[in-house]
Amino acid sequence: MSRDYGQYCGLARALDVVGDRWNLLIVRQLLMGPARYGELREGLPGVATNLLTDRLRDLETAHVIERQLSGDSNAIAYALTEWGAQLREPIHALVRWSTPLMIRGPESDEFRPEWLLVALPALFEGRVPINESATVGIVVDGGMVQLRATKSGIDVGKPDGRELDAVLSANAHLVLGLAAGVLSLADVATLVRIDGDESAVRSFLDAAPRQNETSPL
Amino acid sequence: MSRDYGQYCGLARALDVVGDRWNLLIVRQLLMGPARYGELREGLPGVATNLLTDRLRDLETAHVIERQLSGDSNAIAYALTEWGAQLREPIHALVRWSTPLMIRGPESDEFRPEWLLVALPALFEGRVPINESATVGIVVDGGMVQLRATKSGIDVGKPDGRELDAVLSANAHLVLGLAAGVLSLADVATLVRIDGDESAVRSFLDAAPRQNETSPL
DNA sequence: CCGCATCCTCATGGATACTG
DNA sequence: CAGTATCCATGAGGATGCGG
Repeated sequence: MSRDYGQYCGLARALDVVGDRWNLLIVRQLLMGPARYGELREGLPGVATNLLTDRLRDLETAHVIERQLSGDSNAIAYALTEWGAQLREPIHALVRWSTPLMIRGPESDEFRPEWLLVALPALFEGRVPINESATVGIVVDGGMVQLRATKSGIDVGKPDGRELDAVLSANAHLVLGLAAGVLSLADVATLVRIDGDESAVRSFLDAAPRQNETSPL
Repeated sequence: MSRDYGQYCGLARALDVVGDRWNLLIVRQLLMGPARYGELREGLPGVATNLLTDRLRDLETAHVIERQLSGDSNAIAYALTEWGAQLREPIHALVRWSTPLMIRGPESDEFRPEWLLVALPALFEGRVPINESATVGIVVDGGMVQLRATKSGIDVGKPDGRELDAVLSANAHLVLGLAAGVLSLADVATLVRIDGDESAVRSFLDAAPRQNETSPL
């Protein structure tokens, strides 16, 4: 761990634990489920291997993550503890805050479709779909995530074999803009492809009231 | 700004802006209102002056804060932009997450009573007081914060001259434990002093259901 | 005083190479 | 595959200086 702030303040103490570079991004990866060292490396483009090792040790001693000597072999998997998993809330809040930073698009940044499994739940949080029985797939960059309507909200996950009412294909930039409500389907109609029932797609996107994000750009 | 993560991910982009050391603590200070350089320095024990200057510049160019050439003189005040103020949500979430880190007490850490103006709203968020017309003061370390019951929740702020139904005096450790719901008044009865109507105090504390925090300690 | 700027030292981060 | 080891660049933190 790097130097403590030495302040008896919840924010400062939290940052003492997860404020170091890469720490929250490691947690982001583990929010999608336990992962092996190599999988983490793959999902964290740009990380140096020594830093990844250091941070995993730090997070383990802080009880944010734990090593699982999984099953039959000597394979090590890293997983969030119950407390570590509660970082989902602050991370979701930061993702929502970042919307103005995302509307300029990916530029030369790396992208992994799996990251939508964290971003979309954050953006849809608290919103209830129009049609309570819709299920759609979203294809970005070769990866698919699934949106499923429930009474209480929008469930985002990996495809689970359920029948899809529609499949929307677009790039990450547009998908995030739609989910954040800064783009409407009409705005980008020519840039997305919808196979199946377009109204199923709308039952999710119309759940997100159009926002006038205060953009710094 | 330090090095970018280079990832098209909301969390990574957010951390590109506020992930550097001290940045979120500066925002914490400004959540309590605009502040002068010297006030920030005072509220951020441990910060080096060059770093404070650097970070203020960084946050300004990122449009998280702005300089206000306030009023009559050449006095500079720093204030959050509208977008910067929206960091309240992620900060509150981190404060709530930090509860297990706070229960061990201040130890040798610095403390400023004003920090309660950020911590208490975070801990009371979403909770509705029992008695809708209670107003109490909490005195910690020579500073007083005021809790006021409203229909929609608990308003935390500096004393505004309103008449107080009760005043609770305790140390920061106990106040945070009570607000987080990991301590009950009965647990610490001998360590806190209540002047006035104890039931007014209860109308806030009983709004917070006792939690079994998953503590890593 | 306030609001920085400069200098210096040391810890940390990053890239790459290497090993069990 | 899962890390270590090494080397270098950068950033943090403390002290001090300085103009207004």
